[in-house]
Amino acid sequence: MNDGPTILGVVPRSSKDDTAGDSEHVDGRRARGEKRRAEIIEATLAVVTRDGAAGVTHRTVARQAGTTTSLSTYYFATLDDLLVAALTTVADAYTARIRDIIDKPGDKLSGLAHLIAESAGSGRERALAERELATLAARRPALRPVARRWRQNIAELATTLTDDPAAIAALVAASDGLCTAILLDNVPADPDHIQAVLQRAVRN
Amino acid sequence: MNDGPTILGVVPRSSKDDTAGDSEHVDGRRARGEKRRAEIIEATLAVVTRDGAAGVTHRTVARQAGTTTSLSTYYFATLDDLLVAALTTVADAYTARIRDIIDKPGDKLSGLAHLIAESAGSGRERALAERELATLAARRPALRPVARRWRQNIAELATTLTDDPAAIAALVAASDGLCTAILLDNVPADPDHIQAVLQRAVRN
DNA sequence: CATCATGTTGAACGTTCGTACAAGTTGTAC
DNA sequence: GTACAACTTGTACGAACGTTCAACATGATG
Repeated sequence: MNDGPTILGVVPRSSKDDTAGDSEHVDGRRARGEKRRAEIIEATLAVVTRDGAAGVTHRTVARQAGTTTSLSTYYFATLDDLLVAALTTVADAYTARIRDIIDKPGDKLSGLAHLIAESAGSGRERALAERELATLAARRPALRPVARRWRQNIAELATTLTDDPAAIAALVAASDGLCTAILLDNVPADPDHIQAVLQRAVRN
Repeated sequence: MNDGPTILGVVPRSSKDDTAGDSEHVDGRRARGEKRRAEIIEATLAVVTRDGAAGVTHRTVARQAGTTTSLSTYYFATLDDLLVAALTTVADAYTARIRDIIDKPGDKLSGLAHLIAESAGSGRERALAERELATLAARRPALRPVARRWRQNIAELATTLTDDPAAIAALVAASDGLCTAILLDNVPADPDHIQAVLQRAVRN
């Protein structure tokens, strides 16, 4: 549908992947373009954080990014493209955080509990933005696989603790429900309390 | 807040509840008015179901209800009023369902599991609408107390099963997370599996 | 140098939005 | 019947929206 040339020019990775030679004449124009693209995504997240997903328009995003409306549509022909890119970015960040917990030594449930507890403090607005985008995913199929990643990451963490499928499902559900409680009930998130609830899900 | 005269005239229930005498000169105008108001709320839910909360405007709701835009603004001066009324309606329905489970004999966890499992089938779109409104509540304080009711209802159900606060919190979180899994992952919801996960939360 | 691809801008089109308001209709009260 | 309250409609305004397009700027290519 939106396979216009202006969009193709925005995804240069496909034209760079064709050869293994990496530093082979990096196009300065595309380098700037990718930087701009990242700025626009960051601006989108800022808008979602401030005004919610409903506040995301080409105009508001462009204003936040300090560019023009036309440039936003140049990189993201439709608003869906923009939301997919934004959701992918936050999902990537969360994936990295959880992978950190999985890889590093230490109590993984404790690490997860502290990660969830962040949703009450500094990470609250970012968590709200992610949740809003995830809810949007239920209605827009393009967003669904990205939104599913968060749950899969926690499931992967769970597999390091137990083999029981019911326990894995319980931990994923508990993590999600705890985030809801923190974001909606605005409860002060005590990491110990969170960990206790998580422990209930995975214990034998 | 929005206690304009046009709104006050729309909530005659307070003036009818004052006396047990029911047929005491029922104002035919207000009777029609309440009917209209209910139709508009129902239309709002239909719009949320079809197009999401973002699709709710005075115009789309009025079109869905078969009336004019002016009438929608007459009953609900702002969109927030409309969304609060819609969320209240679905929350009332859910409250009644859960209270049924609490009051009637039988395994309460099984009843809750079947209620959650409905989100995968016939009740999916309604559940999605409710979830979208609840997400909206995180950003609009006016919606928050209504959105909180659902969790409180499940907590009340949990108190009939255990006294452990952690177990109660776990059951609430598990219920919410299971709904997310069903709605977002589009997993076929097996009531037995759901009940098993719920059981994990409340067992000693 | 000339030529082209990429990025960037400003302006404009038609549509929908929230909101307001005057006018009309229907039911109630005296 | 007259006066009033509640409900209902049609119309209109300014603002914001998605989208398009021609023009300009800049880096790459030969």
